[in-house]
Amino acid sequence: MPRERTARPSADGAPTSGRKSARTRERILAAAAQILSRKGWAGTRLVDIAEVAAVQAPAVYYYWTSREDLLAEVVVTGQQATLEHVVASLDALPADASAFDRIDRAIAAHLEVVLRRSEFSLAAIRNAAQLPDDIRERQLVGQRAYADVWRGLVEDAVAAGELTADVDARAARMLVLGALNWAPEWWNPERGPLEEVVATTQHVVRRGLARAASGR
Amino acid sequence: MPRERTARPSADGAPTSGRKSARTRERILAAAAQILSRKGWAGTRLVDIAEVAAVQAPAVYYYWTSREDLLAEVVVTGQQATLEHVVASLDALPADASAFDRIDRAIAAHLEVVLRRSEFSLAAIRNAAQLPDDIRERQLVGQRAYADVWRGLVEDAVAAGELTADVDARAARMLVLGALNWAPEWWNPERGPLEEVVATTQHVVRRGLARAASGR
DNA sequence: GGCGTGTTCTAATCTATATTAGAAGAATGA
DNA sequence: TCATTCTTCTAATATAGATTAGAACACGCC
Repeated sequence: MPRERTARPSADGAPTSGRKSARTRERILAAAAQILSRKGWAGTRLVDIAEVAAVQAPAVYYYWTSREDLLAEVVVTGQQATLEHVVASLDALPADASAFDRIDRAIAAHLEVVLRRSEFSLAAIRNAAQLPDDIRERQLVGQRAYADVWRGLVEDAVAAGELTADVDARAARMLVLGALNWAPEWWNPERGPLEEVVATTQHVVRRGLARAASGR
Repeated sequence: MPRERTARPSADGAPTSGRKSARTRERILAAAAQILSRKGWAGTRLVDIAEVAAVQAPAVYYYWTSREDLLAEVVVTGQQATLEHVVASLDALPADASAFDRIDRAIAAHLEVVLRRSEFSLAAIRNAAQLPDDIRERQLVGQRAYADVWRGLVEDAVAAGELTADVDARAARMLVLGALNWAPEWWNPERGPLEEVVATTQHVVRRGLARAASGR
């Protein structure tokens, strides 16, 4: 059995050796994300993951206790990556940033994760509705935490009087998140730089939600 | 084997008998849509479909030649339903409707299908990325046809000078479609009437895309 | 009130895939 | 260079689930 607990690829140095091992683990995890995002929860076969990761299927069991465990980790990772990146981006903003500047930042951060590290977040997004009940449960917790961040953003905008008063805040928030989450279905780096989509999205959202004259 | 070809539940009367049979077929198809939308392509088991449809699994083979055939029909049906409903809605509009009125209408129609007949369209939307290659192929054709409708709507708006000039038309279109397709993930009839979401969405999209002052 | 056709069922079959067992291969420290 | 521990493999095993075969049931028609 591997010694690391929920070991991330991060700096956190485990006491003993195990470098190559850690890399294999990451390789398998990434492969799982890739397959999961394309084939769905039930369609993700260990053999396919193994092939991409260049190992044999049973190698998986050295790192995870079951296929379900592995896939669950992919989903959780994808979810956390989004939350963490968005929160970090917001924290990096000057304290006096306007509510809409914060929303712009969140849009950019969300798109960055979802379109760049797309394998993990795609896996999380596309499979959210198909998770087995117990995993879905855990997933919902993370989802709620993330929803709270956005709820906060929108509430602040309302409080600051920057958001148009005549739309339901929840609906507005979900429409925006929908547009963001859908981006991986059509965006493709070859079509143009990420910055362009980000700018367009910010632009459209800002005009869509902002109180009257607030163009750019 | 059943006598009807691609028989729809519509008025079209098949020559001979077969009423009860047709109803069973519909029941199975609907059950398949329900399961498919929740469990994903690979996770959709014949036994589950059968249970919902109150038949035994092998009954499916009386109407379809394989599980894949059945599921493919669900996806195609879901897709067509959307296209047809939207096109019909647009056609019902007076010829002198403004480009944005047409977009409003399309938004409403899309949401109506996706949120009311949600089982089929959900199945189509959620599984689009997970279809086996051959089916995916067929799916893409339908998807392109639908994309064309929206492309037309947006182009008209641009031509009419109603749409803001400073955003990429494709991106704008896809952001809107994303917001629409995501609606089933959060909307729920108990939270409020469909008309409300429709109105909110129209409002936000209109402001998001319309050239400067075009509120309502 | 029995015959043929249409519909559904029960009881196999057959295959794909997760999982386990246990051997073989590296890496590491003495 | 050997012994130990970590990592991965090959070869079973076990099961779930699609599909097929063929029997039963229902129904309309004579």
